[in-house]
Amino acid sequence: MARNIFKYSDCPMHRSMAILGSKWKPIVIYALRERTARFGQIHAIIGSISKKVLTTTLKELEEDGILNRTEYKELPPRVEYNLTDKGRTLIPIIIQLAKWDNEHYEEKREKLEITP
Amino acid sequence: MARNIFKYSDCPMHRSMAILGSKWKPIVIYALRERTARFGQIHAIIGSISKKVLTTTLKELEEDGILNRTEYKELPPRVEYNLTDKGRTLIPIIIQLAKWDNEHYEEKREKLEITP
DNA sequence: TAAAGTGGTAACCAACAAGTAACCAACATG
DNA sequence: CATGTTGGTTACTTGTTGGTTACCACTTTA
Repeated sequence: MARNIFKYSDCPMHRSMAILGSKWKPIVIYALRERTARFGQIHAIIGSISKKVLTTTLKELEEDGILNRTEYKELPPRVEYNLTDKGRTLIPIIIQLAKWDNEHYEEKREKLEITP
Repeated sequence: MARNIFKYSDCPMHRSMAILGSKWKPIVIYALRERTARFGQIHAIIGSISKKVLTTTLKELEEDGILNRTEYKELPPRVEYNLTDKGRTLIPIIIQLAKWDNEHYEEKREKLEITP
């Protein structure tokens, strides 16, 4: 969502969408809702995200104060991610959004155009 | 957010982001929260959106059952937009998101890199 | 000696979102 | 006859996102 442009917009919706409005961010936040996890664990939990995209997603969420990144200088290296207070306050909103969708979602898969 | 791909995803967050996660959609929904408005009025309320982008935004929100489009066969033509029930249930969530942002937003404009 | 695990980077690419500017039909008005 | 109003459309350009694949350093294990 052109994150760097909207991050300091006058509009709070543009700002919150700059934080939340990308493919994987809500998923990553939700995955960390009640646990700390390592890079590889988040990657395994989510499954279909690529390492590169997970890296930039985590980096941006850290920049925006949503999560903490803790590096342990061991071998092999260990890096842990967990939500900040600010990040935790986002959880009920994410859950509400998912609930809203579930309540209003009708599977209209027949509308999907699959070109043979 | 690659709307057509995620619209029928298994993940409710991907689905709701397919509806809400673009630059102008939450703004348009919010603009219609307690009134019906014509194309030109929405354009005037929001101000900085282009006609082309407003057209596709409105069309997609109608497709997703968030708003109604009513065409009056007059001259000059009149077209009115208003939220559906489904769209109206989104309002408290949008307000919560904006509130969340306002509560956690610190203006760190000095971090913006403005290349001279 | 070779492989495996960890948390990433770098180079490259396709698809999509959003923006600009010009243009349109159909009349009403001056 | 020219201009304005309304709700758009068309063609074109740019910027961003997400994806793939290969690769890295370092150390332990087989």
